[in-house]
Amino acid sequence: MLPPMTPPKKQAPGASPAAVSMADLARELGVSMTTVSRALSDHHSIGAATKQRVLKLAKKLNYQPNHLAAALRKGQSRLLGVVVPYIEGKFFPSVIQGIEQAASKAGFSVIVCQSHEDVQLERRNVETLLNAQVAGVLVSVARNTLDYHHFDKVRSRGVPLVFFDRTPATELVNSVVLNDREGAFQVTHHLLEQGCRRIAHLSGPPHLNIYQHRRQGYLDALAAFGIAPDEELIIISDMTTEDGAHAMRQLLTLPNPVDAVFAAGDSAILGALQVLKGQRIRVPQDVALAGFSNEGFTAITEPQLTSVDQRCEEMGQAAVRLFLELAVAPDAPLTQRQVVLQPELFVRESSRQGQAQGR
Amino acid sequence: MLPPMTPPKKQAPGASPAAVSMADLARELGVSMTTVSRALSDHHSIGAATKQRVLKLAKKLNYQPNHLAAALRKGQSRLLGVVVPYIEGKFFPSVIQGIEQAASKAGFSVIVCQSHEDVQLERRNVETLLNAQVAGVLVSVARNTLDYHHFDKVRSRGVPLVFFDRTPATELVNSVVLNDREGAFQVTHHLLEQGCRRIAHLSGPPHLNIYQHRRQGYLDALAAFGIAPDEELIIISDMTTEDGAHAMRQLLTLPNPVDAVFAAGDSAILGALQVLKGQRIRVPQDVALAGFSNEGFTAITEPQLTSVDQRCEEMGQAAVRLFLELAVAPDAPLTQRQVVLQPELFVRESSRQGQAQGR
DNA sequence: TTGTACGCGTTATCAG
DNA sequence: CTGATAACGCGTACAA
Repeated sequence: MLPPMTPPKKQAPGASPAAVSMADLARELGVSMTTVSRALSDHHSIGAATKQRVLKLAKKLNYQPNHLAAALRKGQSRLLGVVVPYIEGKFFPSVIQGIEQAASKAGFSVIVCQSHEDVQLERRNVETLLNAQVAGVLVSVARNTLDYHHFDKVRSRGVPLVFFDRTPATELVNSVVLNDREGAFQVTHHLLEQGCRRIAHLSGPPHLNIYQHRRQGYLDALAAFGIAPDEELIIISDMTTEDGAHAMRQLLTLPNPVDAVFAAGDSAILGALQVLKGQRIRVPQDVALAGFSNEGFTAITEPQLTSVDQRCEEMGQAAVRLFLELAVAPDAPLTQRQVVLQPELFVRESSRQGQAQGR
Repeated sequence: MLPPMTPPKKQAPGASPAAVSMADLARELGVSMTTVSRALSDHHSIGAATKQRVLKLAKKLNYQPNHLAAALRKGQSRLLGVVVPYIEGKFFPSVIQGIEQAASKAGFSVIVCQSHEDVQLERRNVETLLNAQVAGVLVSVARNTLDYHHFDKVRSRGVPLVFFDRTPATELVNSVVLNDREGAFQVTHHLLEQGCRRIAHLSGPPHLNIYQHRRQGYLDALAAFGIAPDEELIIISDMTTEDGAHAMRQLLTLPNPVDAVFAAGDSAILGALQVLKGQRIRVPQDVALAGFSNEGFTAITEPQLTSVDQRCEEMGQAAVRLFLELAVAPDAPLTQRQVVLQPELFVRESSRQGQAQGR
């Protein structure tokens, strides 16, 4: 009595017609799955001839490896999870661009999640990524993230965790950051060189490292010129365009007027610019302006806005490199590694006083 | 002598400490894995009491389902793959925002890939997504995509495929698009109403549906005013800012000058604006301008730029809805469904002629 | 160099 | 209502 012969090929109900698996190749060639596996993964114990046969048939049948199965088997996928606050503007897209580039070079794909500046969502994003068995997690934290316990799970699962740009100040973490203090120093120093002496500073949520450091750089530069800081001139907000406008209006009510404003973000300085123009106050002659991030629109406004470039692509690439280093050595539990990138000042019209007033 | 107590838990070498699985729950409760599975997936054949016991322990041990295993078993994940040309600017981030919103509401996570306007990369992105066993693929094609064979695999695997914004004109596909023709008609009609009679049009790669339709809308409006189109006034490029500037310079050399320019994209109209301002040509008095996409910077330039809003979030949401419909009925092989969204014209300073010249 | 056998965590099928 | 068992596709000790 002959065996049924036909049934071995099973079809998922109503789905995926024809997904060629290693077993198919093995059967077709009359070899074992092990051999096929080795041929495809370029293992050493494999005859050159059989290897070629396997690869050829794989190409012919258009074999596609099922990464899910491999990930399940190894407990590790070739996916890299990224969590950012948002993807509007120039900064995060550019960082992601750098991440994708470096990741794909190393054979990883990238999942991007947005927290929309919300810890709740950030927490869920992290869960999602862990459930997807990502090989690593790259994070720039949300504005209102104060508690970092949701990242403990990542580490406790042995998944490399790298923060970039916005990092927990209080925790021992691996991170890639810009030298925000230096950038803020440079831009403030530049304003001082232009003759400005009463410089306001628009800062963001104080618990975020980036705003702390930018503020410190601002203070450093003032100190370098022997100028005592005036708390009245430091205004804290969420740094939206509207916040910047509001802050500017507030500054204009001061009896002793400011001659420059340095905002820790470009959106805020844009808001300030709009208020000044609405009141026919000249920029930079009456008030010089400078921002931070070198957003695309800084070259569009009139006058164009001076700003600090954050080396976005480099930051993404560095984050991936750091991840790769951690991935090969998952032993050291608290290797606090920190990569610091140097900012670049872009001087534009909004802060150039012309030689008449120079210095 | 006390027993070792420890060993039953097996540890992957140097990785994932403690990932509690269904088997653990089953052993702990003295029931079968099947029961646990049913309790967790809210199956009908399950006693209310046991169900509660399982759920309680699951919470207590912080059980996290391994989606990979489920996806492998079912041949379907809860991941949605998205391929876009790029994520800079406002449009695609906003669409993605809409996608994420609708997807997460339906219990799906989203993977975003960029093709960087390159078919090669687009092809690889699609492969990556299929290998990740995504439940669906949402695509806006690259500028130089003329051949669509790489999408055949998606359909042949029974994975729902939805195009949005940029869709193959020649193929039978499911898609969500803006009524580009209507949008272009509205904006051109508006320029005509303002008194403009010699209106140039900056268009993009002709094989892309969006540019075809915008151009057609432009022609429709001219026809409605009884104006014969002038081929000399239609300039085709890749629609970058530089392209727009170049086109504007070219238009300025014409013996018979234009009194308006409508570009099928905001970057191009920005370039045109910069050239005009460089030459002290007044906007809108001498030349009126209008763009398409309602990018963020259109409200920043001086004068602010008239543009057509593309309903980005709605587009993303509609794409997900369409995907969900296809997902429940994977039978109909060529259900060409098309969702068309209505654009919205934002009239700003660059096209407002003031009542003096009106009409 | 090649093959055998097992397990990763889940779900579907069938039998009790 | 519950349980045993067999897959899903791949990698890897171990044996041959």
